[in-house]
Amino acid sequence: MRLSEYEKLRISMDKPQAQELRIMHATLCKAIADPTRIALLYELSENPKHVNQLVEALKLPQATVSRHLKMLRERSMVYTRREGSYVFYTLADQRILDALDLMRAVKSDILNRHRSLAEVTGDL
Amino acid sequence: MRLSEYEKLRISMDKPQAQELRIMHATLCKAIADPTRIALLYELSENPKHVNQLVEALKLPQATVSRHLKMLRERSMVYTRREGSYVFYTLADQRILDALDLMRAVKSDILNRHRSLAEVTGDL
DNA sequence: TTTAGATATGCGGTTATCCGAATATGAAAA
DNA sequence: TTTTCATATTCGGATAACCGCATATCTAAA
Repeated sequence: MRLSEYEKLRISMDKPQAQELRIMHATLCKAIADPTRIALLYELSENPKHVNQLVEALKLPQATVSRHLKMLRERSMVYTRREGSYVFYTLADQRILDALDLMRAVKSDILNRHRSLAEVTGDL
Repeated sequence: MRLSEYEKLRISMDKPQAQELRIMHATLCKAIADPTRIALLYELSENPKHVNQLVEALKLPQATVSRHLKMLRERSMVYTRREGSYVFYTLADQRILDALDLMRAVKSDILNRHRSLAEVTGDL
């Protein structure tokens, strides 16, 4: 065994934390794992918008948009500011968009790879 | 109306595609939205590993690991190579890890923000 | 061909996610 | 205060995600 007692203790104390952190990590990722929320986040990347603007942009029922926004809000990925009777939503962190862009690029590459594979095997 | 007929046609043809692309985008994001798969991907970031190595690293039932690996494989996020009776899994795209790191950084910032907020309001 | 080790899958049950429809809340205007 | 517009929430049902357990498949060695 190569771990000191101190290190073992530290690890055993960190393990549950590490697990919890991974759950939080996954919780944030879940927030970007839905087509509607992806669309919402890209809408907000341009500038803050209020709910009706988002409803019009996405052409989805207001309740649906509102529920998805709530989920993003609960995770602190967007924040809100009231102006008159409108509630404006703002993207809290640009890196969320960066992560989405990365995954989108990965997706494009996978699609292209599959397409050229289909060409070769004659599946087109 | 400012769109030419050609542009309108292009858009109407692209719309369903755009929706489909967003679904694929979300499908890839779903793959990183689970604590177990996050752990798997970080394990594979170091170097390719076979299933038993992953089972030992994560201390989870082999069936569980295998099923999560299947999901990543079906989405082309990892690929496999057989060596004797072992199947080695390799991370297909480093950007998947980059995206995970971004989301992890966002998560840390959110946690810290909440912690310092708790200090101020005396919730610690 | 039989055995053993490594990996994958099928089945059943539990929990989580998502949505539509209706309704509640909250601010502003009448 | 009543009405109106914007936004949030609740309820119920459908679907999907996840897991444990058992078992199937595949490879290599005996």
